[in-house]
Amino acid sequence: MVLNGKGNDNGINEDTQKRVWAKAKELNYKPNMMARSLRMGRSHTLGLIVADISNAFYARMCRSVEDAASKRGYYVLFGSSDEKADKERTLIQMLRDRGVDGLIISTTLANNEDIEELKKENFPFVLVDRFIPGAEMPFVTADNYAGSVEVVEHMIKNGVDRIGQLTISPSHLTSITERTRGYQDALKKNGIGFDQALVREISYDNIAADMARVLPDLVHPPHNIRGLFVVNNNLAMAALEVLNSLGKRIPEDVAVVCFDDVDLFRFVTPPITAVSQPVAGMGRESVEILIDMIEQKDKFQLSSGQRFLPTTLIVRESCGNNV
Amino acid sequence: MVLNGKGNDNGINEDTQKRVWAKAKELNYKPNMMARSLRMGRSHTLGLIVADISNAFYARMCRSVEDAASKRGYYVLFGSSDEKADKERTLIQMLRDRGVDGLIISTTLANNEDIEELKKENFPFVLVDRFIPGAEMPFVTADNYAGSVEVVEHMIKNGVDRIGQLTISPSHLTSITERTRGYQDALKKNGIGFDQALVREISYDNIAADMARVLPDLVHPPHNIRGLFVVNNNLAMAALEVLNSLGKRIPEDVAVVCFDDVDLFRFVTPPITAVSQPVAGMGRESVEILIDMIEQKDKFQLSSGQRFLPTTLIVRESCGNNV
DNA sequence: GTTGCATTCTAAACCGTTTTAGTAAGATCA
DNA sequence: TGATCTTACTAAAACGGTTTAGAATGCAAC
Repeated sequence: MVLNGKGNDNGINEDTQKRVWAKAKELNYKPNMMARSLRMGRSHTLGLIVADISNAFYARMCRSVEDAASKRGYYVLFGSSDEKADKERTLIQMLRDRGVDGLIISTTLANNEDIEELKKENFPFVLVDRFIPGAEMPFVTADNYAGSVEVVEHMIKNGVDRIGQLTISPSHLTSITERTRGYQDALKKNGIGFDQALVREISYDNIAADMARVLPDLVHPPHNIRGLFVVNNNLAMAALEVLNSLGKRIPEDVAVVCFDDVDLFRFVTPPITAVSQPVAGMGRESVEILIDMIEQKDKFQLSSGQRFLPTTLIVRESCGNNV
Repeated sequence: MVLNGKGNDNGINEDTQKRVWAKAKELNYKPNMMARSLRMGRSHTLGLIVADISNAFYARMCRSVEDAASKRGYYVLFGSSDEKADKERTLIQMLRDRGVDGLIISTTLANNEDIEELKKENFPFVLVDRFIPGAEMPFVTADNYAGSVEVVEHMIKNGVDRIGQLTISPSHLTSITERTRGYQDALKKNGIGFDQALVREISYDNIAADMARVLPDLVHPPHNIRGLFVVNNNLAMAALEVLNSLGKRIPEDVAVVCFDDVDLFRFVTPPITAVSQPVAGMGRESVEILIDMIEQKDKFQLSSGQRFLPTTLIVRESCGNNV
């Protein structure tokens, strides 16, 4: 009681408390966390599941999750799902068995039953980057829709008309569908017809090869795109390589923008205009929400646990003159 | 006993074993890992301490550590030290208190007492990327010396003579000292005098500003370097930006090579020649060594736990004609 | 008929905490 | 003076596993 600061609450004499502290120091006493966890049913550990921790986006998120968690006395166990539903299921299972107090999940959205199950069992969790549309559960995501509208309109304002889209499969992720919706709405809003023929979907597991197969078709007749909206950083890197090998100049032949900003874009010639995501904020807020859920399960208001964080458009030179 | 596969060893009747399994399945029994950990004194959890998990190098290493650990049934708790000795100390402390079975540490090498203490207490750990020279403890690192010799000689073979070095502080890290040693030896070996005036040290906490201050001096008279050996990816990015703003052309005005390869280098113009580190191997091997130590403490041979992994030179266009 | 020995199962101890229940001593009160 | 209440501490139960010691049974040997 004394060592946990509950001495006064439990009516332990001041003198005794001092003696306890002294003896603890003398013996270099370190509480055994496993025993504590066993007894309390709480491990002060969070589980973090992302697609791939070696991807710059998730790596940065991990970092901010770590910082935020450690600030509140929590540790982080992590795992990569590789965008595979069964890996995700296994990870959820294992991390729960392992006794984490809550989960932060960038779900593949391919086995929502597992997530729904968590909710039904009232197990604390927060979705990050992606959410289940219409489902009543906490999530933190960038405002993918608004960010996409903004960047596509930026292209249009710079006189780019035939704007193609490079998207990724699995394409049902809300992070992706929202970007697609933004792209389409931006076109419509500006009187440009949406043309499905200018859209290509590339498989997460086979990016380089798919890109080499698909992109030439888009930039050559009859499609002749003049602009390219790429939905994430993985894809953008592959696209730049192919564009390069095709001898296409940016932005003269084809303008390029990307959703999600990485270091790389500052350095290539020309620098790539991109939508920067509030990665640190996403990590931090999901931790805050999760720990609040864990520590005050009843009082928690779901409504305060659904967040769309604003993105920022980083204008560089890949769209021309930047009016 | 049955559920842990020790039924036969303990003479449990086959029939009984089957009944146990059936009942376990029926009740959907899931062992409580905390109880198990408490009793066994083993948590099947490893701690991973790196400078910054959001850095591409460490992010990739984390990924391979995760994969290797999970393959052997272990989980990974991680923390970033930000190259700060006190943060590292706290992390070691916390992760040990937390009951990890072993640690993988990319140490700051600033408080070796903590590491020596681990050794003295016979607590399983492996150093990764950096090691304590002369100390008898397991580590896994890239062959920083050989890789540096190779890349600097590559520069020399391409006719670059006045080769400067951009290094980082803290500069006592073996990953850095070995690269420096490689740089100097390569010069000597090729009859080029080593000139301390062509070396600049940049602070980890202030890379951009330091670089802007330091690099111009190096490329202008009287130093007039014709080549630049940059010791890591952080520094290289900053250097490229400054070189760019100075209007220096690569490799015509100054050739550039970097130790540690990142995606970026493939994409900039011209692509940067770099030494690629065996990141995946480093992660994997450190896990293997660590778990071997944990699971068979006595049989473990230290000699088999010190590894220098070969690097590969990725020749691109930042040194000219690449003879 | 007792002893010795497998074979197989049961009971209890243990890991190190937190929490609950119990107790001893002194103070309060009728 | 005995009942009741505080105050401050002590003892024991609980968490859920693993491991050790103990016990019941059947069979062979002397």
